[in-house]
Amino acid sequence: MKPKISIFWFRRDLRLEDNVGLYHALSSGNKVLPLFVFDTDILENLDADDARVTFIHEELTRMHRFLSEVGSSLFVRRGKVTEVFKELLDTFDLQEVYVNRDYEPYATQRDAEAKDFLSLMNVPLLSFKDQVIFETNEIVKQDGSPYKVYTPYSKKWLSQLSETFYACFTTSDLLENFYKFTSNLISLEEIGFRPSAIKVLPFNTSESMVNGYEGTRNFPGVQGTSRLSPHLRFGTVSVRKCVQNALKSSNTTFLKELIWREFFMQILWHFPKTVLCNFKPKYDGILWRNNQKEYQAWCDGNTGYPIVDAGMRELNSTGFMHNRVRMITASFLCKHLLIDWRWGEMYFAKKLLDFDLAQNVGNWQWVAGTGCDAAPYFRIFNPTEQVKKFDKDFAYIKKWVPEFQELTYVLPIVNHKEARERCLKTYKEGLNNN
DNA sequence: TTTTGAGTTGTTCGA
DNA sequence: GTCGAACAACTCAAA
Repeated sequence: MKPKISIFWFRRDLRLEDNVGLYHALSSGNKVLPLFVFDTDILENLDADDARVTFIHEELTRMHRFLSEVGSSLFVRRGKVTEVFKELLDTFDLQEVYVNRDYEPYATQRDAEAKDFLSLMNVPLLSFKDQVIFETNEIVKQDGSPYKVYTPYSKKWLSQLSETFYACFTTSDLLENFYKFTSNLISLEEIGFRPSAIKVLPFNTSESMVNGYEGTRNFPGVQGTSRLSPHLRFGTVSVRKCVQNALKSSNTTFLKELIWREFFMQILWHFPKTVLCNFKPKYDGILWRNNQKEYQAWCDGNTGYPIVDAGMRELNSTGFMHNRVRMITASFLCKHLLIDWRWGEMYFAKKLLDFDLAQNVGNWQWVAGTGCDAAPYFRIFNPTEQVKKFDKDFAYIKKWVPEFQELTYVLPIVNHKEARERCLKTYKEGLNNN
């Protein structure tokens, strides 16, 4: 007789507390097997020491230890999703599979295939909203179509927000409902990876952070931001708790950043083509220079502009970059070097611990001027002026570019004034080509 | 349907 | 040093 169970399938929601799908699984009446799949379709594109895989493995280890205290375990496999479900169907009398919805194009397709496969076996795949406060079609214009401009979107989002949308789903009194079994957690080596030295830092959503956020968030040399992004990416924090913390302050600047996250998520969901295409096709005519050597200098943090170099070096050595500096480095790549935003998007995707397709594509297109509600193309960040405004005492620059000396730093690979004029000319010509 | 107002994060120039 | 305008017109959202 096969054991009768349901499954909760973890993906980007690596926590046991305030997890909507898990809450419903544990409340369903069946014993719940917690599952994680190292999806080989995703792994095959990553380096063997990818820091995000290390982080996922560490978080799984943490959950596994916690579950063993209640007599359960995490069931972890490496492979293709349908193959793993085949194994599970052979072993168990599967009742239901619970997941939290994932909105990226790859995930949507993967889940549709899993749902089809499971339904052939008469096993329903039940999905829940967990990753966001409002998803896909919950914040739309009066005619039902999606917003393409942030401000009206954020107003609607705020007007619809009420406690029911950020109430927590407590699982602490349901832990007895995990299926009891013991297993050893698969090691990082067994999935073909090795540990990275790069670590995700803890987040800070304290009241003082939220209150001070507006005043300090733009200074990369100051610890003025929450460092939430990788945790929101992998679900090691719940967005409902983040919103609760944000609402402790009367200042909504921090909350608005959480709304930006959902804005770009719904943009990607409605316009998945924008992963590869300009959101505004009138920019398709831009003749990017795409100089390989300059691209490499940008990647390595050797552009001769200290704030750009500091940012890229922070990214390369920590998997993180301060948001102000993300704008400066991205603007420099697209506008000073005239390198296609997709090249930069790809590089950030490889390096960022908090890489999220919707955010990365949305923000790169914003900087490049090709996106919805984007910065106007003639807005070209001046890397020297930005230092004067946001890193006046060179605290950030000196941290990441220790050899920096104000008067003797290596020569810039492009002259700002010339690059600026070249950019305006190229964009104008590109617009006329369309 | 037409009209109106507004639009994340900036820089430069010239008065 | 400070301030407002120009950058370039355009698209979006809502009345």
